[in-house]
Amino acid sequence: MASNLDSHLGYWLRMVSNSVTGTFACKLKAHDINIAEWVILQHLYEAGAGVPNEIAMRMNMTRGGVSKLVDKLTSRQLLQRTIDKDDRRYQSLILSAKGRALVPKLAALADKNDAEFFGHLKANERMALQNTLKTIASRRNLTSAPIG
Amino acid sequence: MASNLDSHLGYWLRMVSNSVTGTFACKLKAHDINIAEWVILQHLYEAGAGVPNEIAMRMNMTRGGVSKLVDKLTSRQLLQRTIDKDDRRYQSLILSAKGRALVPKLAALADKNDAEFFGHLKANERMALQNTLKTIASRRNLTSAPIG
DNA sequence: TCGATATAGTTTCCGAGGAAATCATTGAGA
DNA sequence: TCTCAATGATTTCCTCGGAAACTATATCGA
Repeated sequence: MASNLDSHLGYWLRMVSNSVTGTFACKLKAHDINIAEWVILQHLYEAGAGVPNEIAMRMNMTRGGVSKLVDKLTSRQLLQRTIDKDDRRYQSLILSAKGRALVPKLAALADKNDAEFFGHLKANERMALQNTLKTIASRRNLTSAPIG
Repeated sequence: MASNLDSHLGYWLRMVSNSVTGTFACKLKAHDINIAEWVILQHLYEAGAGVPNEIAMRMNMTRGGVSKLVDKLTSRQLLQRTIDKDDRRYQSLILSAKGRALVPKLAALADKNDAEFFGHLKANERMALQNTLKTIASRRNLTSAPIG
């Protein structure tokens, strides 16, 4: 006897996560940005600079995928690529002024999205959810910033 | 000042959900099945039969997407398509014997995957997580079976 | 110094699935 | 009956991102 589709926690997790992410992706679309691009921009905003390979690992994407995203963001003048002087294999990515100006607007959308989905939870529920998720993430050694 | 990437619950939810789903997708791959196909197979197993359009809505996919999946599953002889006698616009999908034999194996993988990710939680933690997720799903009117 | 190897990034090819046009069938109304 | 709107399914085109081959650079060892 096979267990039911909705008897799995993974099922509910996926349902809610897909909805949260999909709704957020919709909001980002107004700025012609997708989730992966948002993660890169937000990360560079927080970190000041980044290296494609390191970003790929952090995001659990391939280098090829990141290369294309960086291409696109660069062509939209949201970030700048410079070749490392000492080791020409490496690039350094930093936000342009335009990119730096955009990030807070996207962050506001992220805040709003989180509020829409989790704002109604009581403080202790929200805390319990976060603790449980962080516990699982740490047990499974999840360190990557999640994309789409 | 933009809020941090990991200050959002959505961030953690997505990280854990992506990992749960990705790990499960890996397990399914041994049977050359992806998440969306699994949902269809499992649903047909539980429901006995299904209609593409209804499945698309339930899975939050387009009819076009479902059409292609059904094509593939049919060509692999995992399910059968029959045209409704009374209204030839409708199809009825049912599992083949081969498909029906496969589903319990996939369900065992789903059970195993859930255990890997959530098995270490205490019963009350697991219950709290499920309640919270179900509450959010119900508040947001999420009824679709989530895919990848 | 000169290969061999390792590593960063790019490119090519491919599959998954969405958007929307299209096809097929039905039912409703003139 | 004939046309047209509604609805299910399919097809075409497109975008996203992975796999892996490829390029460029650096380093290590003989």
